Amino acid sequence: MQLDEAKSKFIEGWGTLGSAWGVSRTMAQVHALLLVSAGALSTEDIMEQLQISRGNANMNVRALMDWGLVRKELRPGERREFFSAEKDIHRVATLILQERHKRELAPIMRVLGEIRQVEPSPAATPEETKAFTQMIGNIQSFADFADKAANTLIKADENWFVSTFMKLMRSRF
Amino acid sequence: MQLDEAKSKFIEGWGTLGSAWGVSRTMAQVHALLLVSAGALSTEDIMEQLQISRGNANMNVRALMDWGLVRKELRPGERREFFSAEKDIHRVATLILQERHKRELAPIMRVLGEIRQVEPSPAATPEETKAFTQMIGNIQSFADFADKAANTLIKADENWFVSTFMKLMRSRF
DNA sequence: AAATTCTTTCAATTTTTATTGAAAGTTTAA
DNA sequence: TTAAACTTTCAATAAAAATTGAAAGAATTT
Repeated sequence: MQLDEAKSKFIEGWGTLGSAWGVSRTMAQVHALLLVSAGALSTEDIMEQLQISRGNANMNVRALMDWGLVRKELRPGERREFFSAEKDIHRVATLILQERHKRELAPIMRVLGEIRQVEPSPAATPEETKAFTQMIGNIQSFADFADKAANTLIKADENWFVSTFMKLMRSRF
Repeated sequence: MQLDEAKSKFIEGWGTLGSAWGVSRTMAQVHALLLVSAGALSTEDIMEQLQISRGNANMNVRALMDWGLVRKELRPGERREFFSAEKDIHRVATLILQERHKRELAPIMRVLGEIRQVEPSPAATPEETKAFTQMIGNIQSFADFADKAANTLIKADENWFVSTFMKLMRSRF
């Protein structure tokens, strides 16, 4: 397989993965394109390579910058902007985790906290109310656990990367 | 807050969470409804409570059964089917993890494996090819790590549940 | 200050995804 | 075997999400 074909397949696959996880296909594809491009790309480059409009390219690049996954790169003597992706996969994962926590986990946790305050009322038996409170409590506990676990792991993975890097360095110098 | 209102808020919140993570809003809502319902519900119950059509209710209940999150419950002397959700949150998480692994992680891993076989070619510099291979390799490593970590954690959480349960038992008997 | 080059916005449009509802299918009962 | 009660399917429709492209906005140069 040639490099170009491999890149295309990656872009396609990353786009499919994204849309299965609630990220728009094009946003994931722009991300993928920047991940596998050697240098930074201009809006024109992105438009051409993904066959999308200027507006679309611009919107998705900005969204990726909001996530912290893409950076603007200015070149001296060049008027237009270039974009490059964070290439350190560990940082990519950390950024995605942070953003999804903020956007999706935090809101549902707030709701869970609120509805757990349900009051006993004549319209429901105490058993029903108790079962509900217990269910919500379990979800809260699990979410807490998963959240802490994810953060711990990201740190563990960081250490793993660092130690691998250190070993490599030691063996070379 | 009354129980009914709390349930509605949960259903709404769960639906929103689902759609942010690539699960259709209605499927997540049906799941939420069954999670907070004391007994099993019929298709009619689901239609009425979520204000959706018969076809829609049926499709989503079947999808939830495919995920292993909902079970059919037959009552002696009753012709129609009732549905109830798996209530153990730990099992819920395990099932979702398994299913998403199978549906979304496995395919992208296959693609990554394929495109890593990229051959050196005159159309690309060796540096470009190397950078690409390295990027893909890093993604593979990270995905492997995350996958194993998630499975380890699910087991760790199981132990945590078990040990909490054991403590509770010990303190009572 | 006018022209040039590039970026951003957003109403209109297209595409994708979800939903409906009626017909066909299935199972049990009469 | 027919009817009744329920489930499933799927073409048509509706709703939601993404995309376009042209116009407006900025920044820089002449």
